[in-house]
Amino acid sequence: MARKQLAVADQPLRLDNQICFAIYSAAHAFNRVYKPLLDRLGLTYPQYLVMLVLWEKDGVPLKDIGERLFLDSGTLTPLLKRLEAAQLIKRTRSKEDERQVLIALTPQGQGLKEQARTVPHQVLAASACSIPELSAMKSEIAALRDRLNAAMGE
Amino acid sequence: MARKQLAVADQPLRLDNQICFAIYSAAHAFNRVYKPLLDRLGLTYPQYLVMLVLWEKDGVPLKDIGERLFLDSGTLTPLLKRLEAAQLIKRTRSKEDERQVLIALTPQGQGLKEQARTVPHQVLAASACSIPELSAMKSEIAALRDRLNAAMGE
DNA sequence: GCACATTCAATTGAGAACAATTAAATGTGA
DNA sequence: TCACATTTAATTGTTCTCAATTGAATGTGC
Repeated sequence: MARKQLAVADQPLRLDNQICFAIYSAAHAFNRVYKPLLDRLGLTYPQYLVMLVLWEKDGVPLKDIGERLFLDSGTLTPLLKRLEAAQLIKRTRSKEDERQVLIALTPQGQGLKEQARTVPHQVLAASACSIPELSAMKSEIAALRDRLNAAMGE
Repeated sequence: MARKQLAVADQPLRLDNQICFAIYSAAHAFNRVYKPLLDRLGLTYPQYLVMLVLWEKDGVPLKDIGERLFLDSGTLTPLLKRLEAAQLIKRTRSKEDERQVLIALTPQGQGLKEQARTVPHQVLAASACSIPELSAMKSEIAALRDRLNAAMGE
């Protein structure tokens, strides 16, 4: 009886009951799937995310990339310097506002998009999941993320 | 027309269509929620995960913790040394197999469990989500993670 | 019993992440 | 105009993460 009471009180602390751990470990699992695919492109996963943003819209301020990916300048500044060293992007100060750094794709960076097109399909295959299923999960998780961020923003 | 064709071909590369980014950004959002709560306990989030494992079962090999959390010795060795420096755990070589390092809670580490009990509820509140909803998402995400890991394990 | 493979932890190096601080540019109110 | 606040990146320090390597302990086949 006392035993059972304790076990019940411990339920909230059980690792397998925590959605945050499911998400944390799923993020690592995705990273493991992406790694060999992105190695061929010479990108890490966060670098790939930056390139996805730039392939959608080129010549954006660092700040915009940070807002899109929920990353700050302490993360992005060195990451973008590595992408510049790899000749995939170019960093220039804005003429209108010298505080801003504008990020533009080089021809190589633009060209890498074609090589990246096969990546999503291969990840999809590894997930062994249908597109509608994944799409539904994606929306739920993004909504949860937005609620968490909203809870912190007050 | 040509415009539309391009847009369709670009769909798989759109950031907002990628479940991996939803998960990646949700993991960061959780981290942001946990940070102030865990600061009071003197723990980081990965350290908290290790403590969750130990609060379930004490005196386990490093390797078992790694398998449970999907982390390797390169991550755990320095992390565990910090927990030992904080007097929350004790690391000892196994008598039966000198290669293994056994991790045991100190009285302080055991005691921290009581202070940690309030954490899950506060995270739950920030998620603004019902327990059944979270539980269902958790199971789906964990299943996706397991399929991804299985795809890599071959 | 001994060569060989395996297991396990530790180390090293590169990259990612955030907090806190600094510094420069810009905007604003008196 | 000038003091002050705000915005934006960059820097620094700590921690986490993995890949690759090293080294010690253990197990196995002959």
